[in-house]
Amino acid sequence: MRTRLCGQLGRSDIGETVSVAGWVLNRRDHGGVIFIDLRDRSGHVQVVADPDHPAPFEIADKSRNEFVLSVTGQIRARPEGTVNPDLATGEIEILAERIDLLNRCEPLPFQLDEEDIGEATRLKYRFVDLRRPFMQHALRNRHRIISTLRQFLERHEFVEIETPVLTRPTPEGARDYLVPSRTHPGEFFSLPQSPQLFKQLLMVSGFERYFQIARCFRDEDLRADRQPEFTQLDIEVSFMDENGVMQLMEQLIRHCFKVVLDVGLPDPLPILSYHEAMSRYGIDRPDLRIDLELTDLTDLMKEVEFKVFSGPANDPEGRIAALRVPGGSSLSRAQIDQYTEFVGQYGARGLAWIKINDAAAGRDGLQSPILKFLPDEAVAGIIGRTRSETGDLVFFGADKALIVNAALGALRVRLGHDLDRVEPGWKPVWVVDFPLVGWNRDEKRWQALHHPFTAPKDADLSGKDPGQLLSRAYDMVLNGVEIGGGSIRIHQSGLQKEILNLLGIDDREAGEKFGFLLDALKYGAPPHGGIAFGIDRLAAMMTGVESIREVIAFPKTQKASCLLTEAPNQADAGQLGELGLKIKTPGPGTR
RNA sequence: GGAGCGGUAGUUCAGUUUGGUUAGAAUACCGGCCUGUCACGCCGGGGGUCGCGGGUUCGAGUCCCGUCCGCUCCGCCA
Repeated sequence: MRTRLCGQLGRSDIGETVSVAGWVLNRRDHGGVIFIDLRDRSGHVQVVADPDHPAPFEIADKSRNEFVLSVTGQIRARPEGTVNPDLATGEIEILAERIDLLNRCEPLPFQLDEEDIGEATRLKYRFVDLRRPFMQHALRNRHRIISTLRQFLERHEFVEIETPVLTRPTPEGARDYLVPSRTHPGEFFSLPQSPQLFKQLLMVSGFERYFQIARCFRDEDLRADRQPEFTQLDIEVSFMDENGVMQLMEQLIRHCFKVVLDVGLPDPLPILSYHEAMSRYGIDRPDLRIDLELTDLTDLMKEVEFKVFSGPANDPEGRIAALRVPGGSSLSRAQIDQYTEFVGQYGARGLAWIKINDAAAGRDGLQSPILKFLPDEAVAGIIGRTRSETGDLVFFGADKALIVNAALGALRVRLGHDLDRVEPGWKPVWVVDFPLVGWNRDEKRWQALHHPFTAPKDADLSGKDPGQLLSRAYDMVLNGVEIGGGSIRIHQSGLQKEILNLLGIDDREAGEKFGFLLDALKYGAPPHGGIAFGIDRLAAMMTGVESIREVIAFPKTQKASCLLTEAPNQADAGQLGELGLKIKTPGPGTR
């Protein structure tokens, strides 16, 4: 007699005596006969305790679900008329000869077949939640994705190497999670935001192709696509330029989509410059499934009397852009008001619009609260450049470019969804030619846009405006989500110092914080570069869910706590003492 | 730090707009009936600090203030 999986039983097993184990999915007593649907990881099968047989077992508790049983019995065909066509095992059943109750089950906190359980309840009882078929699928799918990526990399001679989790604080970047050191009172480790520096050191060490499925930590506020700890596929290679890295990495992702979803992504992936992305989509991670685009009007509005437009048009940091919405003239005033409120979230102080009721009728065919402020040339320019036609609506953003891009970029995506203009399928794109640095207004200094180890396109920095420098960075964007980002790194100690200086880190501070990196670069560092993919985001997209929490077994809430384990919690005085710590502001539970 | 939505049986929700009898439904749970069920069916039963605290009122699930928790977004996230 063999122990078998429920879902793999079939007609060919009829007559055999088998043993299966699993959970009771449902139990029905029908006048003496007991029917039990038994489930394991492979599927489920019906077990029958027949009244003609001497009762071989007793289950005192009649509760419906999730008892853990082991069943031994003979497979037989179902009686005529009772075959269940919805089930792979619907033609057969197990006539129980022996049933052992391996464990009982309290009534579940919620029903496994219920669709919309509140997330707080699901997280508190995550061990039950994960039994639901969808969550089983989500986590098994995640495994499959990771496994596929790993296999590809191994085939391409990558080596998986672990790097420390207890490490040094990261410069710039996000807030670090700190871990107090017992052996060095008053000193702290921090958890890595990424293995960035270690993988660069591994390049110096001669591991020319490295990867790691790495847990990363950032102590910042959470979102649907952001958890304080998350998983990256971290990759670094030596002797490859950006073209080489991008080519290999898109192969990797194409392979993954082919194997896991049987989807063919374009070969090669399209490439978009940062500048073009911002100009056409207002964002550096455009969702190309949506065909709406921004049109720049800044130069057209320099002379108009309308200050709302002429102000930003003459501001070097200003931008005026239009978003043409085909068929948008049917939007109601109330809808437009909603969109105005929506762009307000992004700092826009208003949302001007023109409805094109009759494109052939010139001014008279237009309807807009701002029409009277605009001269004929400007109006003609708007219609011409946006290629607007009768029935369209054009939205305008006029402000600092930062605000216009954020507002119209977000509005574009919102309209795409509201007006059902999102093409189904997958639209990946590389975004390249990012600025190397951006000006931090608050701290009045240049700040790395990617990270301080990213190579500039032009290694000669002398006499150049830092704001005009481009980097050798690349982001892989899929349907408006940044799924991976990387760059060619600086491999010369001198250039690395120069860049750190540019970022306001002098040689002394650089030595203190990254002496080890600057040192390493001196000992024969090869040219190298890499990328990191967000596994959680990738898995969420490939599973078709909005939140990465759905593809993480035990995620944290928006307040970064775990409802299941109730972490974080307080440390007792003894522990704190050992660490040389004293709590200044007691939490709510310490009173 | 800010904006919005939500919190009522174990669970999913109705009731809140307009304050008024003992806070309902479905499902789950418990008991009974049913000889082929498979979302079984039928009969009966138990189950509530309406998130928490304060206020207004003769009277608060409902109105006001505060607070906690969950979700979405802005800021933040090299």
